[in-house]
Amino acid sequence: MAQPDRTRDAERTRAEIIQVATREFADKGYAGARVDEIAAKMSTTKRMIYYYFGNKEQLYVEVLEHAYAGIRAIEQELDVEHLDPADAMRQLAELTFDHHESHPDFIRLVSIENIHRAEHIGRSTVLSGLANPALDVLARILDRGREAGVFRSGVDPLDIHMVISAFCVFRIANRHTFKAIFKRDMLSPDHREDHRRLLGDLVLDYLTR
Amino acid sequence: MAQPDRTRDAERTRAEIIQVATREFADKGYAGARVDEIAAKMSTTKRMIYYYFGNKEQLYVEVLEHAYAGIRAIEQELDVEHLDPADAMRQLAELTFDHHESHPDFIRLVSIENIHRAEHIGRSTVLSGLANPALDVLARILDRGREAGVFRSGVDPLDIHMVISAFCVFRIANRHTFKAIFKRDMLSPDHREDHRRLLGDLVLDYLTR
DNA sequence: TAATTAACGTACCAGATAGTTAGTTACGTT
DNA sequence: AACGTAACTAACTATCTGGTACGTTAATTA
Repeated sequence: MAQPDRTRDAERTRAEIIQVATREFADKGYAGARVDEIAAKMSTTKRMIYYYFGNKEQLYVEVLEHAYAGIRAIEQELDVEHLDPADAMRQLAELTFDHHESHPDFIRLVSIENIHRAEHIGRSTVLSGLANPALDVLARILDRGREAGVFRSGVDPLDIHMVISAFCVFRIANRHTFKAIFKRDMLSPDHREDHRRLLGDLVLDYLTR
Repeated sequence: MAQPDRTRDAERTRAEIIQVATREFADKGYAGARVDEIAAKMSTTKRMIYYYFGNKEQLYVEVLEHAYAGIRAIEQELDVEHLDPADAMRQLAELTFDHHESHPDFIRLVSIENIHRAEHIGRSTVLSGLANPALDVLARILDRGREAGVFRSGVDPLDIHMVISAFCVFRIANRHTFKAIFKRDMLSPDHREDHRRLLGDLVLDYLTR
């Protein structure tokens, strides 16, 4: 794939390596990904991977960092302060729902990283302890709902985040074994709207009980 | 590790290979697992793996089949027909909660299999389409609850199974990245009882709305 | 008890794979 | 325009890894 005579551009080369490596790692896992395969899919050579990233593991860490940065950027835009608590909560849940559905590679990287017991995230100063901006928004919605007397009190924001994440991550991360065993594709359009509503109902029925 | 002069027992040898391989695959993933490493942890030799299983992939498939068989066996024992629908549903959810917590290797194998898009389950005649016995129990509880007028109607049993699985699987499968980012161990005793109750409340508040 | 076979062990190999050595070239600086 | 350095390439290697060739021994059977 490597083309001679191309202009030199460190940023572009780095970015291309990250992009190709993201697909490869998300596709095959850390151990299953092949450095040679990543190189073959780039317009530069394998040596450049080692030039910029040093080794396979560091490349993987930077792939993870890049993926998490993308998510954070989207969450930053969330603005539900103008909605009443119930609508705000539903919208937050649906944003997570939509986001995870449209970023399966990110979900796969997270699954892969959990197989490795998050050892790479732990080693990354950028990622470890990186707060989720959506969590502050969630806490604020819960406070407003409780003050308005519509939400139950004593609810931990992180627990609600966990419930929403669990549902949205499961749909994507476990869709293959789920389909193989139950013969239902959780991502088919037939179920998408039902699941989206189910998630919102689940969270709101709990909070407003 | 291989000991000379041991008695010959095909079943025992096969069982030991499956047992050691289960740990290795669950620990390192399919590509990360090493046949030599599995052999080193056995009381027999690598040759026996190929003698009984042919190749690494077939060994992995039989590890998966064995793991799923264990789960099925536990679910078979479920008997909640004597409980009222709400209690029955809560008990079913808590059984899944407890089960997944005490079988992390199974959850890891499922995650790993999803990274591989369930291609091995698909290839296994034993596993593909293997119905979950708990699903029939769940459908029966929903019917009884609806007939008694306490549960909402139009609820798909598989959707409820999905919600329960999502919550219980997430706690185990994603605990490492969750802890790295939010500094909370979902498996710590501090949260265990809260989460167990949260799951039951979540499902029942939804069904009884 | 001799023959047969299933169960097992030792030693090895070919290809794959992460990482490296040694150099070359574009490009901004002065 | 010459110089220094960052960006880049091609070819190579040490090691790892799934898999195998070949021989041996315990148990079963006739």
